[in-house]
Amino acid sequence: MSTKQQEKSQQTMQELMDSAIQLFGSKGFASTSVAEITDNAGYAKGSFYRHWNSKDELFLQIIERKFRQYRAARHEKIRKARNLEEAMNIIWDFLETILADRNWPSILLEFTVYSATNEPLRKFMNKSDYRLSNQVFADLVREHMETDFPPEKVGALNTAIFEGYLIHRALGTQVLSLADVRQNAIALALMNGTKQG
Amino acid sequence: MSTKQQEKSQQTMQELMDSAIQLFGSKGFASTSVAEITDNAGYAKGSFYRHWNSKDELFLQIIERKFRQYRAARHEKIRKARNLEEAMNIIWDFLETILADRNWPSILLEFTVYSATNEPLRKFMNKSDYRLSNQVFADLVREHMETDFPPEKVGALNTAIFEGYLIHRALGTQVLSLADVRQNAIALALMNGTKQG
DNA sequence: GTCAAAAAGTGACCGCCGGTCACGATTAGC
DNA sequence: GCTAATCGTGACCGGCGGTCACTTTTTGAC
Repeated sequence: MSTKQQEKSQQTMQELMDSAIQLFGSKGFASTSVAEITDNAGYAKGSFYRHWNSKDELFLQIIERKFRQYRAARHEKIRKARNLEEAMNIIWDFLETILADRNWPSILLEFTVYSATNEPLRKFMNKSDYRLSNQVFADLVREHMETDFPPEKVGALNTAIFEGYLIHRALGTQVLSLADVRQNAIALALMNGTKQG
Repeated sequence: MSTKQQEKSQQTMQELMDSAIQLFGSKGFASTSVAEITDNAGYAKGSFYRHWNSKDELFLQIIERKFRQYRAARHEKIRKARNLEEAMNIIWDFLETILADRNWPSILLEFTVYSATNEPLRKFMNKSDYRLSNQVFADLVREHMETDFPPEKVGALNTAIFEGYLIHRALGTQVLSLADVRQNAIALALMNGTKQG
């Protein structure tokens, strides 16, 4: 059992994180200040830094939690893929759980691109807890590939199409629907992974 | 002929813009401050705001200039496309001139995503002077489409793949080569625009 | 119950940012 | 030669992420 102090600390962290999730979700990462997060939760600014070393660090923790949620939602309806098309559909069911999360796809995109300008942050982001994992995608399709096209590239191309679509969405361009993108991403994977494409 | 004052003003603008292009190009948009731009050019900070209303405004002007350069480079080797594949190759020759411009692709990506969080800026960015134009891409492929798949979607999908690849690159992921992406983007367009894909 | 050590919470403070503006210095045109 | 317009200046503003000496609360050994 933990002490009263540890419990209080845990609760404060939770309150600050909830406040942050709410504010980031409505205003984005860069536009939300640490003072806003603490004010909104009823604490002083200094308290924030008792629990995290930077705004980035809190955001990474939130991303980690988000991805755990997405994965949990996916696991509920997971099934064994019997062929490449089914594997791609499992991947896209997962991607659609992300897209369904209000404007978090945009926020994730914002932070992803921001992280590219910061070396240590970039390295963190390349871990699968914080990113769409090309590796996980590759593992899902690997055993169903009929050609010698590398499964890693199937995963990475799929991620590229998905994130390109996030930009398309974020800018309010309305030429592509989610269905368009999903269909084309799957078709491309099948073209690369099926014989006589 | 312009007055001595106008000439001086023009020259100052040019010097500040050159300084900015250099700094943005090496440090990115957000990490370059207005004071750095003016110091580097030998002016005081206040001078900057005689010529532009904001850092964003200068950047938009630089983008405009960059895109004019890219288009000029493309025009030199332009040729009439005789089929869809040639049209797509013309588009990718153009995209490769952008990719060849040091780390400007990343900077453009940074600013594009940043602009999504700012309504007036987002509207500006959606003009073809500041963005990869899905419309121009669509026009290039339109007359060669053999199916009823909308050419606008061919253009938008191509942009999505390209910008997804920019993220891939910016994060230092090295799974995909430029050749991979180009090949797949063209193949996808042919699949959508050719009979019996 | 007492009391010193440890941890949680605080807010003034730091350097830096984008942006402003009253002020001299320079130029324009009558 | 003189006034008005323009250019260039740098102190200044509010707000940012982050720090730190300080107070308040909790802990656990006695």
